[in-house]
Amino acid sequence: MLRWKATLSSSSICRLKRGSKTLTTSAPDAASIASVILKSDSEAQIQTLAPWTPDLVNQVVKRLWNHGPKALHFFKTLDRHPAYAHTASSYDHIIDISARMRDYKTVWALVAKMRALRLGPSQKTLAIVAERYVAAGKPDRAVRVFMNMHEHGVPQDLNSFNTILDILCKSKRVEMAYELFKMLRGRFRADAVTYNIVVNGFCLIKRTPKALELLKEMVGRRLEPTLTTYNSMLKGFFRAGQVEEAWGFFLQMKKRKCEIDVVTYTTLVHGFGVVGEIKRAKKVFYEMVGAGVLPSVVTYNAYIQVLCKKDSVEHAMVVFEEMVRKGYVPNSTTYNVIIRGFCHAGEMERGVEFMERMKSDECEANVQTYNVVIRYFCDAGEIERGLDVFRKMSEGKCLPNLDTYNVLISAMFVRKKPEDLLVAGKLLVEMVDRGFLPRKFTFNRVLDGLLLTGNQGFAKEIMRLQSSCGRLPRHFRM
DNA sequence: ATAGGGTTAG
Repeated sequence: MLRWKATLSSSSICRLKRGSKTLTTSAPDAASIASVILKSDSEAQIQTLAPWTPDLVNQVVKRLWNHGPKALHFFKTLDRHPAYAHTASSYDHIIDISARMRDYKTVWALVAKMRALRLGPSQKTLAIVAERYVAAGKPDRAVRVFMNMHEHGVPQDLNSFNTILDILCKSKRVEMAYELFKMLRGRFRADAVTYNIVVNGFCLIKRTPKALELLKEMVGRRLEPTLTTYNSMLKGFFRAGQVEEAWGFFLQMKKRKCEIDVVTYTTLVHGFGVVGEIKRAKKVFYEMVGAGVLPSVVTYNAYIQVLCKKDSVEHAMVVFEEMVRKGYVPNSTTYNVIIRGFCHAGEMERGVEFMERMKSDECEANVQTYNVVIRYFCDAGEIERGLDVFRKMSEGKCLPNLDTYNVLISAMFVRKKPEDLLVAGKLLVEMVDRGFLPRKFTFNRVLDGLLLTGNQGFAKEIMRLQSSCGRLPRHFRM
């Protein structure tokens, strides 16, 4: 018990200095605990590391999100704890992680165990599994999970129907969602939410005419379209490049006395901005207040982002300062958008500076922050600086994700240095170790590089690694 | 975890 106090106190004090929001994370700091777990395999040490509570366990699991095998090891270790018992939500998290690693044997073993313990599975649990199947390119298996829900003791109803449709739509499997929708809308009594999900799906794949058709069908079935329906359509027009249609649709919304909200305005600001219509974006941004709708942090983020992309980061900074002056609290997206703006303008130093400013604020640099800076350093040919930031990441208790590894591995090919290929190989080993599945392309590129630079031995090792990736599961069994 | 707005990258 003394152990966690000794290891954790210094970092806790650091976080207290600015005194405000981080305080919600109480004494046993999940970040510090996670970093101890990353270094330790000792069952006894993990079990006695903290006074475990469901909330703390979930926080630690989240910190280990990008190191699946460690997360599983942690879960399994606590499962053997004499006094602690996992909750349904930690099962959901660990099932999510296992499914992301495509370790379906473990996934279903955990689902079975959950059921044996009468902790679930819930509709949410199965939604997680279905979503991961779709993400892994297996939408048919996702649909099967939905169709067989009752076999897991989970009721199949309108909620779960809407959820599976949404999962399919969000992954752009809109056609499949639509087939399922047509087949089962009668049985489940499709409601306005069901229609909104499918309308939004067709908007996501830029099929606005089909989305409009469904909107009309909705009215025909006496289901009143909601503001959500209209906002989805509006976004869809922008996405499809139909800027004037979007504006016309907005005018119709106003004319029909629709209660236009902050989401509507944010969609307009962002939509005009991304096509370079900064004047119109600005006009909307400053007119919304007159219309009685206050911008949110998200609205500011959208506006700042489009200024960075289509105007200048200097103007974006003016808006950022205005936002702070008005009492808005920038979040990590705000910072990331600004940092990207500086990097994109070639002002890497100011980007890095802003990263520090973010840390001293209530925001911590997250994996996206690091990815942006690493990417731009590498793009600028400053490979060493990119690697430096990567190293800093591990000190900063932020685990790299798939993007981080992909960006860095690609960067290892630009200087044509044999040493870089060794680094690429090491990164590849590390990413597999952490539960990420590299693309075939990545394996081949690294293999070619190693063979060309005379590293036959290492190349062989990588080949063995690649074949072991095909034989999942490899990390864990209950 | 039943629906809509803001983060990579051309």
